Amino acid sequence: MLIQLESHPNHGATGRIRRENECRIITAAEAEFARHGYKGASIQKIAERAGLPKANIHYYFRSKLKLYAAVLAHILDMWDGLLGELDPAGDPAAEMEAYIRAKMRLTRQYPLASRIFGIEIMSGAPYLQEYFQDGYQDWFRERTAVFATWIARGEMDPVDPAHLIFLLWSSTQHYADFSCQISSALGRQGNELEQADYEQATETLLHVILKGCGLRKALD
Amino acid sequence: MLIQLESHPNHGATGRIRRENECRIITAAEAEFARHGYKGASIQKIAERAGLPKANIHYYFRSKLKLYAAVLAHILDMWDGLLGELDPAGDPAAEMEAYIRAKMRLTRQYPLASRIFGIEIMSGAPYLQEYFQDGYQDWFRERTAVFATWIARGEMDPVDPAHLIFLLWSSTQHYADFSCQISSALGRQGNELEQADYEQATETLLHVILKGCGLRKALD
DNA sequence: AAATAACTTGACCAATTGGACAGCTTTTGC
DNA sequence: GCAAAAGCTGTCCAATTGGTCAAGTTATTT
Repeated sequence: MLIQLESHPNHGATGRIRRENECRIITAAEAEFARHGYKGASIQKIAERAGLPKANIHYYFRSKLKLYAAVLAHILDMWDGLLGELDPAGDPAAEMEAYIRAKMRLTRQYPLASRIFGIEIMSGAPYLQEYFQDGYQDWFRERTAVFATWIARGEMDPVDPAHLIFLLWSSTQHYADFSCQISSALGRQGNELEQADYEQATETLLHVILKGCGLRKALD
Repeated sequence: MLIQLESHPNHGATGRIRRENECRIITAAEAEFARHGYKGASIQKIAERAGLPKANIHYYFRSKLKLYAAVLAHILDMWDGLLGELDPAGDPAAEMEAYIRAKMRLTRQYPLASRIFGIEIMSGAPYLQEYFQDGYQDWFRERTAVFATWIARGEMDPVDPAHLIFLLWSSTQHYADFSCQISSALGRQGNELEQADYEQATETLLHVILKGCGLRKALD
């Protein structure tokens, strides 16, 4: 049941063909896992989507679980790289604004990744237990400490840092995970949100959350 | 592919035994669908969880899809009943506070329902297309109109009503859908959030969102 | 060009999937 | 108490599941 999340197993050491095919398979797998979750996805469908025979998938990723682990690792890697951390020495308003903008950009650019991650967590994160153990609580405490610093300095309202972080996560991730419902509500064609929607969402979040933390005095 | 979402198919007309067994089956089905999604869930497992032979599930719900439809209908029914609507004649702060508190209560009480709904939407809502068509956009417009009224009266900041609603949905639903991640971050035992966590979350959301809408002048 | 490594894939397997059905027992209506 | 309706379930089925394997082909190395 456990899963091994190596960041870069031993790619790169092997040839060009391997890298290309693994990439095609992972891309196809992301689409299937995002639609059906781990159990619901089928290797046959992934193979068809990748344009390869099924046995080829098993050649590169020895099992369904290994493939899923690779997909999750690929996602976590990408997020680690693209999402900068908050700097306690910086200005809270500027730092939070940068974070929200970065998260919304990611949300827009990689909605599948967000959904795979979301479905995995909703299902009880059975294959991410390792990820959410040990170090995770400490890592999270460091994030909250940044807000605690700002609060102690009187630079923002004494808002519970942990729940403020959850608010940042939820409100931004929602635009990837629930884009289907959102585009229906807004009456967008083909269940596809437009650039303007993301911008409007970003500005609204910035206003409410920053002002809600005491970081904006007037309307702007 | 389409799905029929009758609120109360023709229960009640039939006997006591049927009602009881259907209830047991739906409860078991909710747990399985929440863990594995529609495709990933298996009727065999649902039957085991309900303590009934598999054929019995097919007796009451003629197919897997019909069972899933019943589960979704059960959820939507419940939400419609338990979640009051915003009253444009009321005070914005009081109305939004009541809504957030009600949503957090639901989140706490029926996390499985929230997750099934969430996974369905993340998967592109393939079995809720009917629900998200026609009337949905109009229904949503009515919700936004309430905020538009308050804004026009100068009773709150001119925040985009649609995205404000998304913020209310996302920030509250997050505590059901991602409770696994949250409890890990907070270091709670057995992946179970405590009553105090929900209270703290509610107060934090109330502070940030209400103040962010210009509904709270000072800290409170 | 020979040899070795990497890659490809059709055929096959046991297990599980959703579902059909016939025959059985229990409950209900009169 | 009898007949009809409702409920129950073991057995079977075709299709799909993840996975194996051996026999091939292509690339790479020397």
